[in-house]
Amino acid sequence: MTQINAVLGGTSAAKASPMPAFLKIGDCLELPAATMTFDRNEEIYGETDPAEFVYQVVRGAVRTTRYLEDGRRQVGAFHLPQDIFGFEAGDTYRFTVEAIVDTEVRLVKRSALETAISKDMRAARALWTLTSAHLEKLQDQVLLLGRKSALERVAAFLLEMVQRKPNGGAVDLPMSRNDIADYLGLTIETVSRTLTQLERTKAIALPSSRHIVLCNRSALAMA
Amino acid sequence: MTQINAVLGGTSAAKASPMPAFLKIGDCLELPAATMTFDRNEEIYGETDPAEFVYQVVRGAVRTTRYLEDGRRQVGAFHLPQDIFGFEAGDTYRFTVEAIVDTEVRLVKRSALETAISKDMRAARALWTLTSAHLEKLQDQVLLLGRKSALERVAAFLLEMVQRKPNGGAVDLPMSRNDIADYLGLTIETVSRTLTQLERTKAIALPSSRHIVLCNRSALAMA
DNA sequence: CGTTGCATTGAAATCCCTCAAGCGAGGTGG
DNA sequence: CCACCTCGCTTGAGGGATTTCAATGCAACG
Repeated sequence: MTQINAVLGGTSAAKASPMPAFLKIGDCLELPAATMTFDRNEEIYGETDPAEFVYQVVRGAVRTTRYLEDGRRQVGAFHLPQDIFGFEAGDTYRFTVEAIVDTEVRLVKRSALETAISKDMRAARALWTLTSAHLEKLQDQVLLLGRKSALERVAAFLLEMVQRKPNGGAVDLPMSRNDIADYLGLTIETVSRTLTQLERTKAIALPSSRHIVLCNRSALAMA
Repeated sequence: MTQINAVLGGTSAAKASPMPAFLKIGDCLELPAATMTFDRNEEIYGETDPAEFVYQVVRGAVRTTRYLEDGRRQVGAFHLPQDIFGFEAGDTYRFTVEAIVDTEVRLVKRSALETAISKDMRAARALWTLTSAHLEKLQDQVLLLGRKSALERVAAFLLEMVQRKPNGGAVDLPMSRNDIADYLGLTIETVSRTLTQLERTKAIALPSSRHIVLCNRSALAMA
């Protein structure tokens, strides 16, 4: 199941990668990090766990989610390789984070990060920039959820994905329709219908459900 | 119209308040600040203006908004006395900010803030905490916009307002139904109808449209 | 080759929006 | 001081986008 690869202690890794791992933020903060792997749908941490570690995706993808008492779910973000998550102001996490596919992450103790930023102004700056970037993304998400139609939401999602993982005009989605729906504030059926609609209008092609080719990107941008 | 009260230069103020103003963040960052006043609905800065100043509300209230090309509007936040706004990671603002009522703000040059945080670790920390607080609020807003019903949104809004400006179980709203609607991702009519519905169920009382008494707060909390 | 999980499609229902009218408080001018 | 206007808010009727419920399709897997 979960596999720990403790690089911090210097003990030899179980896996073939002998090089010690580092978690890098910006270009001025680099900390020795442990490595862990998670299976598809495995929880990395829970919504109210003590916020003890800060993570970076190495391989795979994760979703951050919040639940309402009745089970309604909102996906706050998807994190892809290089992305940092789990850096909190308070003492506990505010999201549940799960692996979308088999995922490898690096993690450092939050206290190590705190120490680093208290010593290095530039590191502190880098972390603030990181938080601001998250903030700006959420601001976009608020506009999307508050005022955009299903069609606009799905189109924006596809454009976001292709921008984050450029793949020659195509997207390989790691996440399910359910994840997309809960990210966009829609239902799985609406996401599916909207995608077929975009296919009918030749804005995209759907060779398979998780592989999407963006044929007409300006049509998507116009919503 | 707009009245500037430049305290920075030491010139005597036009208004009756002779004391120099300071912009305070947390309890370790305090900068000499200029004072400005804005009329109701007057713009404080625009969405793409260079982000030259950081503001703090002294009196009144402001809204931060973003517009879609076709005029759809999303209110990102309401800022009340003490709140800081306009602190950006990039070079330009990302929101239009307008006074909701006649409003007094203090402002400091962004560069002054940058200097302060580069000298004082604790100030840098305070600013990161501030950004994180904004982030957490937006995360709540994303859940609200993505997954909550109109009734839940309006109830959450009322609870947020009473929590931010405790007034013995009552709220005096500075903003219009339009502002509320654009904050909650609804229409003005839905906000109005939802409020009357809450009034019918005795959760609130509406002595006047801007003055709301919260009669049954647990009913609101349950949505 | 059946099972299982995810995705698509259809039909009906619902919640919220749109359009339109009415209401009430506040301000202005006669 | 009252008529009138304006602006914001409320209310109603109808419509539409999205959800809900239900069935089918499809690919992976044992």
